[in-house]
Amino acid sequence: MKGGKRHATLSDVARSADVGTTTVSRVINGGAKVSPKTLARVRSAITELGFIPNHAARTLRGEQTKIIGLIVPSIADSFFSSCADAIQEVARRHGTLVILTVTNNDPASENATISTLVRRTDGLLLVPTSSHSLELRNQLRDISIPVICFDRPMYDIQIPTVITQNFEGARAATRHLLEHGFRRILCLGGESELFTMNERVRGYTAAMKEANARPLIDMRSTACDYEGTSNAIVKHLKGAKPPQAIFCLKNSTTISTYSILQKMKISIPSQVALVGFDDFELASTLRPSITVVQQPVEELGHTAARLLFQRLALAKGMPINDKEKIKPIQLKTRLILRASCGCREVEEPQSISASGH
Amino acid sequence: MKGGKRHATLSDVARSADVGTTTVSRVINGGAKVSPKTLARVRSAITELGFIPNHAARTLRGEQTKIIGLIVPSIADSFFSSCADAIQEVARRHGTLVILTVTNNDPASENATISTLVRRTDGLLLVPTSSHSLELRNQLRDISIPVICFDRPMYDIQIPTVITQNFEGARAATRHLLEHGFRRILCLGGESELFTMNERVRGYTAAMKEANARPLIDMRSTACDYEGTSNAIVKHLKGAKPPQAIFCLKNSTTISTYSILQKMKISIPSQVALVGFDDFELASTLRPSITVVQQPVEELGHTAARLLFQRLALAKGMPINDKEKIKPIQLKTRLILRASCGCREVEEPQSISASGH
DNA sequence: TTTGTTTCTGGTAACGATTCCATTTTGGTT
DNA sequence: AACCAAAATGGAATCGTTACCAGAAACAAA
Repeated sequence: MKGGKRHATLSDVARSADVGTTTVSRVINGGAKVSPKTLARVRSAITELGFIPNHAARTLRGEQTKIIGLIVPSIADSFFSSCADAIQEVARRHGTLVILTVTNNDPASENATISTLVRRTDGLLLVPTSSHSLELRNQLRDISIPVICFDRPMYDIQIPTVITQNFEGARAATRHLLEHGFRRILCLGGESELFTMNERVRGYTAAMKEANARPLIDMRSTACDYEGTSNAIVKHLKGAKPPQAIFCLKNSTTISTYSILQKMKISIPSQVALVGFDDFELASTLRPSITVVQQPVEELGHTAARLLFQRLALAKGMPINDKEKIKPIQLKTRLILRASCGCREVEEPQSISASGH
Repeated sequence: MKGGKRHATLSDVARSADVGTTTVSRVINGGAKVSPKTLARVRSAITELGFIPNHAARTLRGEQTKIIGLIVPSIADSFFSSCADAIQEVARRHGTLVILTVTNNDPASENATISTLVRRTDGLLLVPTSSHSLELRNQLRDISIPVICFDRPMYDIQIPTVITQNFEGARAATRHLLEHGFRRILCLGGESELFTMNERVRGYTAAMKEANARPLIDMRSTACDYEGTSNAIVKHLKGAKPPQAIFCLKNSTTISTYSILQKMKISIPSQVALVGFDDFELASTLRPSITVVQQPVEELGHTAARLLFQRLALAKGMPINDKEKIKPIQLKTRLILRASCGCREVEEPQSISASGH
């Protein structure tokens, strides 16, 4: 009998328990006083009829939707899917659902998504496609629900934001390579229009300048795929003064670079050392293992979500005080030392007989 | 002026255009006849007031919510996040939003999630935690909205389902190893309570029996993590007749196994060959590259979503005819031959000078 | 002009929960 | 028994939309 009987309504319960709808509402939402006798009667009527409040009706009355919107560039990307996981968990603890949308870094799609979501959610968690976009800024300014930005900030607008220390992470990674004695370090990959990439480049450059080494940056926003990376590497390695180390600005570049160097039979780290930004599952499994800057992905998601729910709780009472300067929360990154930077010996695998116990 | 002015309502528009609410509604939803004159007047009033229909009110009136629910075991898992990506894309094309929920393979969480979602979405895309659960089956039977299962089916209940050819894929992989001359093939990893894993074991076993080889299966549902896998491999390799090849039932087992064999300095494939179920980004990058059974992930998501929207379109008109036997759609898997099975020479990387052009 | 069709249009009752406000009940005090 | 404050309860309006149904307007034919 699929889709047959309609759900019980609040007035069904009221009739069944012989009370007014007001009383039932009070029982459901707690708070107001209800005599123990009626309470019990209503409770049993509710369970008997299997009553579940209709959310649309509640929302219509001006209540919260108990839904938040999550807007990310991509969900297939493990960075964002891990964030989504953390966010979803926090939301569930708050009895709230998460609508997932992806923009593919397309501003038009982002704009449309935000418009749709504003009317249908209590708040938004957003990874902005562009930190500068005037259009996006205006859209966010006029928005009637709380918005939190994460991973990338928005300029010239006061929005609570959580990001990671891209600058510091990249600087630490570069410093580390410099400490190994490398002077010619190539900074490779990454879309030049993205905030995170620029911050990492800034960190790289800062470290190089500190050491009086000449920065060598090759960002190719159009072709930072495998092919583009391959061409870039070949070009640089064929030069008169080939790089002794490569600092990859993003995950996929790290993977491509690794794969390309292996194919070219260039030994890592003895011929070319390698450090990547952003950790990934196999970075420790590959031989040589890859040194990376690790971002606190779960914490990023948790913090952003917590911030949103904090605002949501506040919003119930008074309007938010937006006058106070909002400083982005910056989460610490961590340099994970493995073999590709030259820190560890290339791992000597243990033999089979030695491994038993 | 955050959250200041309230949104314009349909009756605001009606007043402004000096028509009845019914007419405005007709303009918005199209269909019925409206004279060109009034049409223009209403249209301009709509744009002028920036009117956007209130979704809660529509839903309350019994319209669709334009939201579907997606229930997966985990979103950090690249398999499911790729599915989610595909689903989200189809949904967007249908002007529908996707609520993402994760169960962590926990039946209680699944149960609660479904209950919540039923009242708030038009339909559900579900990866069931258990194919057998009587409780889940009953819950699904009483549900008032269309449900599609994917990746794992439900037994003894007619629900449209999309799965991949786990059996055939595993059999093909095993046959391939047998063709290489390996007789002692270990089938490793995977949770024994999951449908997909059992199907793969069935495929493996079928191939082994065909070839009169003795199946050797080691599923350890409690400990199929790195540690458990490591212990298992050591145990098997120390035996009198160590396996010549390993068929890994799932992604994470493949990765662990690969890493462990490398650590043990056991050469792949010359000492132990390796084939995994489910492809992953780095499988082709690792040296040796890993032969895997590839599942059509995007197609799985697309197909499931399309099936749901098909039902949704149908549901508008007549009740669904559930009498017809519903056969699960099975999507083809593909065996990707790489080096770890012994097919290719271990790749001779090209030298740097040879690579330019 | 009258009549009979179409074609448009608007009033109003739902949908299901919340909440103000008024009313009833309770219980404690003189 | 009489009174009053406090506690408990219910009626009915409200949120914004859709759809039934009836009524008005337009137009054609007689």
